[in-house]
Amino acid sequence: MVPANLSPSHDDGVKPLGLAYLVGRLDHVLNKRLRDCLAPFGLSVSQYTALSVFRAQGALSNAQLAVRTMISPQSANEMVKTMEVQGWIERNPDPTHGRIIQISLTERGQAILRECDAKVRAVEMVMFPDMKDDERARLHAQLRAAVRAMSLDGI
Amino acid sequence: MVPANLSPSHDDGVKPLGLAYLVGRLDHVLNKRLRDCLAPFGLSVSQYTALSVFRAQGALSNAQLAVRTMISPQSANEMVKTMEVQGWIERNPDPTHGRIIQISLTERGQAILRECDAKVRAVEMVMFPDMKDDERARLHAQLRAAVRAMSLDGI
DNA sequence: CGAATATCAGTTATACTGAAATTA
DNA sequence: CTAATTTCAGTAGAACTGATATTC
Repeated sequence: MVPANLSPSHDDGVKPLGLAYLVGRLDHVLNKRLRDCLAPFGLSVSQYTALSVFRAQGALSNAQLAVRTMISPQSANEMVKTMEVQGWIERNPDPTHGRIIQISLTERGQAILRECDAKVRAVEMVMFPDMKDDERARLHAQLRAAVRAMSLDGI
Repeated sequence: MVPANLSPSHDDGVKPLGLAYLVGRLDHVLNKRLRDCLAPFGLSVSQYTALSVFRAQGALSNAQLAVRTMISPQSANEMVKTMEVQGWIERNPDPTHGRIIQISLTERGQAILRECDAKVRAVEMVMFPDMKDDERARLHAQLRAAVRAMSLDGI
């Protein structure tokens, strides 16, 4: 699988188009696919990301959500407002702090997230077809390491 | 290298957070980095992408650019207008067709692209540190295949 | 007072769709 | 006439910064 281009013997006319370029292009087309497959459920890619973060991290404040998703607290807040209207999340005052509001998935949020997972997994199958489990695991680890490296270093 | 999480023996509390999710997160933080490192040159990530496409493909019409970058012709046109003002590209009427305008990199466009390449390569080093050449080649091939699969299938 | 949080408000970036003119 | 290309125009979503009130 994935036979050629592993060791190009002649680069004439072939532009490497670095990894950063490829990641950007992949995300661009991936986003299109995800938009299309999430639209029937009424949620955007950013909202799917936020819901996934809540599932992975549990209850978070808006400020914590902003850090995790790497957007401004104001942007996070606006997304939270719409998701609360949709009934996907609920906001409860922190018992130990009068200002902080804890945000968490509702049952309905978990349910719609599960539905979307199936669709997203289908997109993944298109993105990386015929990929062995060990290959998938390695790629997963590489991407996780890359996200971590980019999030930590240089800030 | 990359020791853990290759074969999680117990998934309790550990959320896999699929490949699509990881690609999206990686692009998000990568975009931030690229914005910062391209800003001093006055170009956006989209513009850097477009210039890279012109270098890889040679002269293109606006319609062709739109297809290659997977955006609407109108959006491409607006980007082209601003890049022409900057002097990075030039537009010449197609000699064989009165309506089509061929767009290509100027000397200045090539020069600024080379400068940006160095910065982008530095970001790549942060993103994938300590990666062997063969690992990099495999990842490159996987991402290229993924972009291709997503671009072709299902449309 | 100072720091963190939530949130109202305005702004900006960048894409989009619609519509029209031109040309093969 | 039809289709492709360019381009003017308006729109929309999602991010941003600034400013303010509240709480510890």
